[in-house]
Order: sequence, then C-alpha cells, then structure tokens
Amino acid sequence: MPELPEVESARAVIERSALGRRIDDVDDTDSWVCRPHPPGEIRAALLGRRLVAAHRRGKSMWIETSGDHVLGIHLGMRGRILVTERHGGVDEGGDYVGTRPQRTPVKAEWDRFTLHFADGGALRLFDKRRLGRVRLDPDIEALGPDAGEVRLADFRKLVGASRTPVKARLLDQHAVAGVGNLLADEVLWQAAIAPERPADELDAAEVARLHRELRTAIRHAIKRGGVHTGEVIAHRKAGEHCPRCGAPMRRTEVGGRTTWACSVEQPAG
DNA sequence: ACTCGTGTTAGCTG
DNA sequence: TCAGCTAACACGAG
Repeated sequence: MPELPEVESARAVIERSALGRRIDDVDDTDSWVCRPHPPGEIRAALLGRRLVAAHRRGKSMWIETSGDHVLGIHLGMRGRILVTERHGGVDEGGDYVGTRPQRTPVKAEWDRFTLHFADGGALRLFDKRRLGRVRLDPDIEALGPDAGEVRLADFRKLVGASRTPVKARLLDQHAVAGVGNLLADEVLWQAAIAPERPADELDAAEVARLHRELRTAIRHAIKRGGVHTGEVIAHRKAGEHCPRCGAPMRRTEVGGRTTWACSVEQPAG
C-alpha cells in the first residue's frame, strides 16, 4: 500500500543502493507499465548510463541519469523497489502489508521493470497488481506541492478553495501530492473534520488544523514505517469504535473512495 | 463463489 | 472550467 511514506522508503533505497552503477541492460517489455513507451524506448534511453540522484514529490519518484533523460517511477498500489547486489544482498522499499515488510519476493513474472547493472546487480520494480508505472521524463510540475512540505498559505489556496468535499480535495494529486485514501482518513480523523464537508466551508482554524495534522501524520508514518501505523487505521471496519471517544465508526463513500470516520466527532452532513 | 479495494489517469458526461 | 463517473490493470482478503 504505498502512500507517501512507503514511496519515501523506496526512494531512499534507490539513493543508498543504486546510484552510480552503470546500466548494462533494461527490461522494459511490459508495455502497460511502461506506457506510452513502446518496448525498447526506455532501454535505448538508459543503456550505458548511471543513476545520479533519486527524488520524490508525493508518491511520484524521478531519477536523474547521466544521460539526457529522467526516469520516472510510480509504485501504484502495490509496487516495491528491490535493489540487488551481485552476491545476493537485497535492499528494498515500497509496499508494506500489516506492520512488517513482506518477505523478499522471488516470482520473476511479477517483475514489471528491471535495470540490470554492469556489476551483476539490478533494480527491480516488483508489482503484483501491475498498477505501477515507469516512464521517461515525467511531468512532475503537474503535481501539487509535496503533502509533507506544503506551507499553510499554499495549502489554504490549493485545498481550502474548492466546493468539493475536503477529502476528495486531499486526494487530488494536482492540489497536494502524496495523500492516499488511508492517510486522508487518518488526517481528517486527527483533525476531527467530516470528510464530506465542502473544503471552502472550513473556517481558518479548521484549515490550519488539517494542515498541521497532515504534516504530523506524514512525519509519524515515515518514522514508524508506513501509513498503516496511523491511530485510526485499524478501526476502519464494521463494528469498530473511535479510539478517541468510543463512538461507532461510520462508513461512507467520498470522492469515489471508501471512507471511515467517527460518527460523533466527524458527523455526516 | 463472489465482492471489494491501499492508486492513477484517460476519456467521457453533465 | 469544474466535478463526477467508468474502465483498465491483477491480485489478496474476507
């Protein structure tokens, strides 16, 4: 379930384990994951190059290379990055299930994209769901500012100035980048704001609270190992109660996504 | 057996 | 221009 914190762990893996290694071969034959590039196009752009720097905004990563192109990687819903050494050591980051990293996967048919390094190791995008994406020269500027770094004044303009339900606004990667469904529920619960409230009806204090809780939740999730460590996440199911006030959790749909909220502290319209 | 879902986005409709 | 819906991907969980 890569959300921003999981993507950051994957970016860090690339930064510490893959930079500087010469690309010897590229498997870009999955034309769905590599769309719109035809097989061979990404390969041709990267052969003989090295990875120079790994960046992230929200859930999107981009990797500078020693050539003319930037390599964009998105983990989708279940993608993981694995960087291997010639002699079998593995560094990995990305999707987490429960509170622990999954065991290192071995099924090669779930490798959707691979950079083979001249030293015998590789960087793999492992993604059972095939919702991850690899592309050259992604348009990073189309994204909003990173959700963990956005300033209050910008947040107010980007999130708080729309008639759309505030949760849908948080999920819009063009407004702020990096908030997924679980993180949105956690942040709205922490701020005690009902997810279906029109964003532009929040008062100044509520917007400020939402902004503060967003940054806090992201910081905690990065430190603790993922969004699933949020306080309310385990209570997103039928029969559960709010861990703060004990009221029943309610389920609804906002912005097309399953949404859980406290029935008392985040009351429905 | 069957339904739902942690994500994104092109393409469509109103 | 904005907002909402659907399909596409393929698997795991309940």
